[in-house]
Amino acid sequence: MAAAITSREQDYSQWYNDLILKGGLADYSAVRGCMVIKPYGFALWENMRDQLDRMFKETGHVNAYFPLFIPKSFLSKEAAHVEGFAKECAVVTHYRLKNDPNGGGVVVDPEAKLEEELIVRPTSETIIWNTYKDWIQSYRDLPILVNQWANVVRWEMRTRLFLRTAEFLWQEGHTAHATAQEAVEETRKMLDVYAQFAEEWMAVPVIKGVKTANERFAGAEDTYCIEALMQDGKALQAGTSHFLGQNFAKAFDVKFSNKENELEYVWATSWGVSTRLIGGLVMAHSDDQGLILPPKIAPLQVVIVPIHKGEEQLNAITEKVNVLMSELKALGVRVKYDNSDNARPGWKFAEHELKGVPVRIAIGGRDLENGTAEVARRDEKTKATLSMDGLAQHIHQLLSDIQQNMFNKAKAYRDSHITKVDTWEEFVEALETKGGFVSAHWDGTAETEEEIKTKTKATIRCIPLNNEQEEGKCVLTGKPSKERVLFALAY
RNA sequence: CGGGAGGUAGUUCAGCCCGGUAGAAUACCUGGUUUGGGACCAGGGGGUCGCAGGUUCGAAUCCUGUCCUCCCGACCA
Repeated sequence: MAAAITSREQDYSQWYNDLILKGGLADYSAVRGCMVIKPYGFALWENMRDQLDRMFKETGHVNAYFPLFIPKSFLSKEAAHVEGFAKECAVVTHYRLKNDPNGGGVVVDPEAKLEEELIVRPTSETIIWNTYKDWIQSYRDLPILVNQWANVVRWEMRTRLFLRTAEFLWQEGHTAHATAQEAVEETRKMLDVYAQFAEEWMAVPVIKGVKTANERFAGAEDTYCIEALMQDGKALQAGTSHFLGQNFAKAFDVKFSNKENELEYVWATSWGVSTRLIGGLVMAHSDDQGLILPPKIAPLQVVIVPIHKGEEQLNAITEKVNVLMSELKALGVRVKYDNSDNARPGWKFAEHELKGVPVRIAIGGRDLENGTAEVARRDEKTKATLSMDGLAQHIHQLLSDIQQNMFNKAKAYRDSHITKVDTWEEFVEALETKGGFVSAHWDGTAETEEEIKTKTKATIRCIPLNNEQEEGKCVLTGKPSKERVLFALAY
């Protein structure tokens, strides 16, 4: 299979699709807007999920599971929330099919209409807060620190593999607290967890910030986010953490008795990351040869390819490889010996590059004589011939170097694509020619934000946390501003 | 949801305008030779032409509907 990948320069969108499809991460399905996550893609997701899950547990959270279906009436209890999601909800209206009396398969049984329609969850705040009402009486029941791993459905008009699909996998944390301060601390803590995960595990640098009112989650008081930058200069919201105030407690009447035996509404947070992270991972690192996966979450970290003349030599190579494999496995390295006979070495090299395996080791006749192996790293596409002595330890270190190098490269790109501008002309030029984040003063009004979006398609990605306070003038209106915000075109 | 393009072998595509036994490359299977960057020879298997109707003696080809995908736009944690 000659898997020619469209170059980034030629067509960035097609390049992305090619990587996902030909890299074996996912396929389109027979259902509009829904994808099949293939084993290789799912293995990647499992590695991400498992690490996130460990981090949630370390910060005191426990997992639970709530229903896929939400009674329609629940969704309308919080006004902003319903407005935010109403336009993209799948609705279950019937519970039975029957044979078509006119032939031609099955039809919906009109007699099996539900009394109250069920909504396929677009997010679970409502069903969870309806449940928390029963769980919470006293301050002694708080905090509740629950996470759930689930699928959700948002009926998107235009979908893209991993980045925006009608159904996607995610985790959603939903916590309940006695005080606003504690809930805000939780919101910020989970934002830090996301940032740490993105940077240390995905090797994707992110900017932590807070969303403007326009970009805020429907039903939240404050939405915090991590924003990443893709290689085409567009930003990607990689994770969000919301301080929900008492909005859902009030909507679902969730009160607790404090130490003074007074009834108070509970304070809430919610936070989530999804399979969208995979899209971001792909677009942050990969090149025209294929995927480049960071070692910490790559399904396969090392692949070993034998290059042999005759079966006898193959056996000799295999003997060496078996020793190396067990040494690598002892160091916790995910390694595969690709000794299949249906492809020659060159084909295998290209295939593993396409799939983004961080390290490739080739061992041939010359290596047998010299006691060496050829080690190729995917991130820099360099090769080196190294001694077999101490090779496993070297590879172990190399994986760590690759992880760091990938982060450094992505960070250098990101940092060089944050442009400070002070005039409208500079603002427009930076967006059009360079892309990336544009750091500019903004007068703080939703109207100005909207107008800038209409004129340039750029949105305010976030107001960075710990933002430098600086007097300036709004790049559009010239009105006074106290700090810069980050604009960008976004996914 | 609007505009444009597309759906034929596992994959990439030709055939369609002008209706008449469904093709190529590659992948796959068998045997052999090979193996340091996508091998070669010989033989072989594989497609209700997205799906459903219609026109016709006859439809991959013409007509209608419908589903899925891509690109652009509107929308959008």
